[in-house]
Amino acid sequence: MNIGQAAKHSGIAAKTIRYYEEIGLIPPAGRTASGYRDYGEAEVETLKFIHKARSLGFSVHDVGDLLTLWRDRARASADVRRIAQGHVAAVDRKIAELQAIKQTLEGLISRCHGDDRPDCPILRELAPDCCGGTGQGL
Amino acid sequence: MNIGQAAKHSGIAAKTIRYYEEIGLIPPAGRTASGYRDYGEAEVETLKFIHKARSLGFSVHDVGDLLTLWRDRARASADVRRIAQGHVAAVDRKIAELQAIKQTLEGLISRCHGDDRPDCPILRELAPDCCGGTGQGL
DNA sequence: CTTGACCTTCCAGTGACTGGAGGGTCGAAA
DNA sequence: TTTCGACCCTCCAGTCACTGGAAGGTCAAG
Repeated sequence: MNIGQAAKHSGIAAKTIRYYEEIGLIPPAGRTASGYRDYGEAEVETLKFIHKARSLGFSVHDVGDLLTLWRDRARASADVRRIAQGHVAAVDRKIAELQAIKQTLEGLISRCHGDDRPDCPILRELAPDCCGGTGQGL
Repeated sequence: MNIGQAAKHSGIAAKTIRYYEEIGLIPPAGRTASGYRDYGEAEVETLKFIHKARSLGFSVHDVGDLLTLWRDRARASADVRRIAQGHVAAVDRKIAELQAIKQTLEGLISRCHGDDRPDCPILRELAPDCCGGTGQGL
């Protein structure tokens, strides 16, 4: 099967598959006589694995580690768990950061009348001499 | 004041200030006889504004728009509000996405014993032939 | 034989910086 | 006066994970 078919079956764009090969996430694909990349079922399974892991937000680096573990019949589930936990911790930090931003902004927006007058609490909050000036609003 | 001082007062790294000048977010700084960038109070105020806006997660592009509005005494607060609301909407989408990821992963992690045995629900979820194989777990 | 959809490689750009090399400038101490 | 360290300058490359596009080769149908 050529790269377009592999892309369709795996959910990863052909361009991205080439990129994954280039960075070594997947081994170089076999080639047909005319130089086209050629994929079998096993390669597509790997690609699907990668697609699912990426959709859960794992970095490409982590996906590489996960793939190694997946292929290793003698793996320790503790290693997989550790990677997943590290990722959840990062996701948690990001969520907290975004929620703080959201709260601040929603407070500001609710106090902005949003008409054609120039006065605006959002701009006042951003302005250096508005709110104590320490810049530690977050 | 030179770029190091401006960096200290504004909270933006000297390297980043040069970058902002390069991309046109701020106008080119004045120079001393020896070619050093020279900043006054007004420039540092602008830098502080940028720092606060960036810490609220606004893109550099949005910060440019916000800066224009800030400097425009005839602005309409509706324009500022629109930018902030667009940003909150994006933040909301991101939070929802991260929370879905977090939930999925926490469920998987709680079912992974995390010892030296190879069996692992996390890997089973990622594996193509595990859970219906549609890849629509998210 | 032509057409159009595919494939190939290589280069450049995204966003928002960050690191580093190689070299010039400044102020103070010896 | 020289020297030293801390600053400043520019330019280039790298980060992360792709994505777009140009220039050209291949394939199958009509």
